[in-house]
Amino acid sequence: MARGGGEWAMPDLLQTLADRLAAAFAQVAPGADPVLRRSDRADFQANGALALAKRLGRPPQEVAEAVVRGADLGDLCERVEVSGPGFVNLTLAADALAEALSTMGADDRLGVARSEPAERVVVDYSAPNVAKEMHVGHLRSTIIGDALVRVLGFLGHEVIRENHVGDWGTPFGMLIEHLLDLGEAAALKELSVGDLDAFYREARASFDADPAFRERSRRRVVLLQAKDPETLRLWQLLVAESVRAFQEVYDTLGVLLRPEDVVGESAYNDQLPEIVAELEAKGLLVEDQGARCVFPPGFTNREGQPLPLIVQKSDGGFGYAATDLAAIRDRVQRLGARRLLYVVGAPQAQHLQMCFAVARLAGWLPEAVDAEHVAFGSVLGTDGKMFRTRAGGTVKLADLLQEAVARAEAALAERGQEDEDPAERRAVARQLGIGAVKYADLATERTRDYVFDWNRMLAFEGNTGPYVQYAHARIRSIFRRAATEPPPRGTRPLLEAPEERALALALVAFPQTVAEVARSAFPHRLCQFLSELASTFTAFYETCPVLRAETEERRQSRLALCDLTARVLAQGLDLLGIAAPERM
RNA sequence: GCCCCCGUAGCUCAGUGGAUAGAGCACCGGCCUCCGGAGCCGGGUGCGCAGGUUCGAGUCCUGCCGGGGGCGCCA
Repeated sequence: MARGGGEWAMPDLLQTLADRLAAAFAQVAPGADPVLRRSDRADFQANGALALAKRLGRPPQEVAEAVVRGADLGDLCERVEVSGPGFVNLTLAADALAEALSTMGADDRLGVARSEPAERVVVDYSAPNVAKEMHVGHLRSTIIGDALVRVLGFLGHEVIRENHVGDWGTPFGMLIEHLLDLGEAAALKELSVGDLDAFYREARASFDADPAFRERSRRRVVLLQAKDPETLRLWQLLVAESVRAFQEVYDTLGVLLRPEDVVGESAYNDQLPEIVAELEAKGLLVEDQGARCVFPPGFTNREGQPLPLIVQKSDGGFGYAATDLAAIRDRVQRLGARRLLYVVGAPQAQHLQMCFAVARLAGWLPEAVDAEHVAFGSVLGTDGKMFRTRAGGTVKLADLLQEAVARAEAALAERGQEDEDPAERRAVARQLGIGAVKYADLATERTRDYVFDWNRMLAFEGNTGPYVQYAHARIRSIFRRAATEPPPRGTRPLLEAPEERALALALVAFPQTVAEVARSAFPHRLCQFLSELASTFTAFYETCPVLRAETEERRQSRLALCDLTARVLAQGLDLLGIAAPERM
């Protein structure tokens, strides 16, 4: 039964298609999955009939035909046909595509619906260590976490950013003593110039070389844990100076993290005894070699013995597992989170899985709350080994970002126009260089290791930030050149040329792509979408004259397509935390 | 020794159990009185190996091989 065309709001054409197919399959067998996929034979194909046929004991083609007969697709598809062993091939109607683009264009959200219901999501990311430089490992966590925060926020979820910085533990004894040795003023000066690692190394050197220093450091740790006011004050100096340094990097990077998002490990100190007590009360705690542990089922060590999560060390101190458990409890109970995302490197997989398991056992992590390890791989150099400086040291994030901007500026200078304003070039270089670094990180499937390669990430070709930014800037230049505003939002385009139709098909996938990124926590799918949209656009622009279109109607239609594409590119980049310059 | 992740084209990477596995780079060849050539169009190579599950496997399972990581009191 086809509905009449044009009356309904269809902000997300592909969702509508999926819903209609689900209904058609449900008529044949309740709950049957249409298995809707992109197709190279048509626009889409529904493969669900094959699995269903098996279940029903009927021939697949017959099932597929039954689905097609019962499907309400008349207004969406111009062709629906059963093919091969029982595939349902779907070709969208040009009218439906044009209507969808019109609805998308009229919508400030470009067809992306707010998630219903909205969820409270805690995203744990970045997590650098006080008195240490941020390095490439923090880069991945920070960039991926920021993109997820933006995507979830755009979908209407209530996102709580948590920067779980390492601000506690035995090293602080030696750091504080080193601070005292230098004198507060001199120490703060050294820290403020940004060389946190040098400070740490010096402290470490004293610790290793001088037994007296070692002893002072130990006593200082005890004082710190006992909340001695003067010791806390000195510790706070270190924390504040580090948070300030982190914020400089975050600002350069253009991520949403703020000092108030810092919830350091120390924030849970007061709760750690309760954590142990609750575990004890629930009978989960086992004392083993003096340490108090929980042995979650399913985890074994090298001898095949149960693997402990050490909550309290034999010396009475709390392990980081205790802190992580306290954080889970806090996020669920106090913050009311429905979903917890941990943007943490893959090596910590087992630790996190054990924490989740223990939190489930203890009742701190109810079934209704999802805890997900958003794992990512290492950053490698072009030699395939861990990314390091030529001297073999870790690469400071601040230096890396500076180099990105410098390289981008050089690339712009090489090809830039004469009339360029140096200040603007500088600004664009920042957007380009930082964008390139972020995009390169986000564009590969995050669980893989990824190769950090300046030349590749700054190339204006392929799945890169500059390529997507360039496509956007090029579109914006059309309107500058024409000295015209884009047509009214919601202008319904004509889809005549195959390239126009291909562009339309690319555009309508935006809402589903964003939803998929939020669900899977895989930002690379948005990168994939954007680079494909950009290349589909350039093919369109190559073939279809816009400003010199044959008729005014066609010109307006194509300008509307250009505008919608530019808006989707800019919105998509924004969701990745990447700027979309007007010109470059 | 056990556990986890990864292995797709020469290189960098996509690929939610579906039909003939896709991009970009590099290489070759076209398209320029070109709305931004930083472009477009075309050209060929590949799922580490061996089994298994399935109507159907790059995808799921098992075992190998290769790379990386983890494996009690660091965080």
